[in-house]
Amino acid sequence: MGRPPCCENGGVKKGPWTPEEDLVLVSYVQEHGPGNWRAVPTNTGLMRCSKSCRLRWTNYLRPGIKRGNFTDQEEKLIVHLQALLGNRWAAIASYLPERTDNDIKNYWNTHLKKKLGKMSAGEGAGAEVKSRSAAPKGQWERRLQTDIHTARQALREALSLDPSPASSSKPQVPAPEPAVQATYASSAENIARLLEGWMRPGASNGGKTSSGSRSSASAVSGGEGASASHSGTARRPEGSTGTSCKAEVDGGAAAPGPTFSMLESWLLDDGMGHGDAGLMDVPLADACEFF
DNA sequence: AATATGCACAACCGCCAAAGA
DNA sequence: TTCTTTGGCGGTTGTGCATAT
Repeated sequence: MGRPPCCENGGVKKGPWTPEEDLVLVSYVQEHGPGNWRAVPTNTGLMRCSKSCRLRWTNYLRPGIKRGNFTDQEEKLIVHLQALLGNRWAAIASYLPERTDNDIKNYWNTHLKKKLGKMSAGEGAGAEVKSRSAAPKGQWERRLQTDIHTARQALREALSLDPSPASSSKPQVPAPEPAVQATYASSAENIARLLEGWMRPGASNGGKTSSGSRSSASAVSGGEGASASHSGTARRPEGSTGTSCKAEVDGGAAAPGPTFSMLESWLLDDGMGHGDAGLMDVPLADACEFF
């Protein structure tokens, strides 16, 4: 048989999702919870393959997603996590609970790659990072061991660069409110309302971060507590570090605050008695405890 | 004002690995 | 133990928007 006939049936719709489809999907997930994506098209009548439904949910509709501008702090974190982990976007995203791996990946490919490219033209650091990401999969772990010290130093430097609150460092650009999105927003508001009702019971930090720079997207991101979505997979051996850590992060209500501070404290803590060697000796799996 | 170009983002595709039968 | 099914990840592409010419 081989691959399942996920997307091979004719009649499977492709392309951008409509607000109506979003509503259907959100309503379904609201009722049944995320998961069992296979059943979603069947039960909802959506002419989308299960994969597409899952992707739409995790990358766009899932509550707690922060969209719009990346803060300086987030940017630096991504840069250095990328240096540490390579292109393990899911693992990187696990340290930025409000961002999706797709978002981070896009941001990297469109912004940061270029930025680092420019930097590498001037100095060696960027090139170093570049060479890291370009290396084959199998080598990353060894590379990580050897480069972790460098990365830590770089991150410490980066994080100490702007002591000012990173979130405020970037002016929150007023949403341009394009006409096209306005039509979507009205529907997205409905979705947001649905999500609000869903998240409220038991949601401790809902609406924490909806900075709302974008009409459609921000309207959808209602609260946090999306622990169900990023259902951790401890599959890829090389990516398992971040993913398994994520489970613990999620366990803590996916609170970015503690995650950040602990990460920073680790990264910035050169005065630790065990120092760098201590971390180096720590198996990757155990390194999770730092977060 | 019209056209060309570049950019940003959403979505798709192919592969891999875990889970279940 | 093997095969099938499902979910997840990373890379890539397509499309719409913004800016430059």
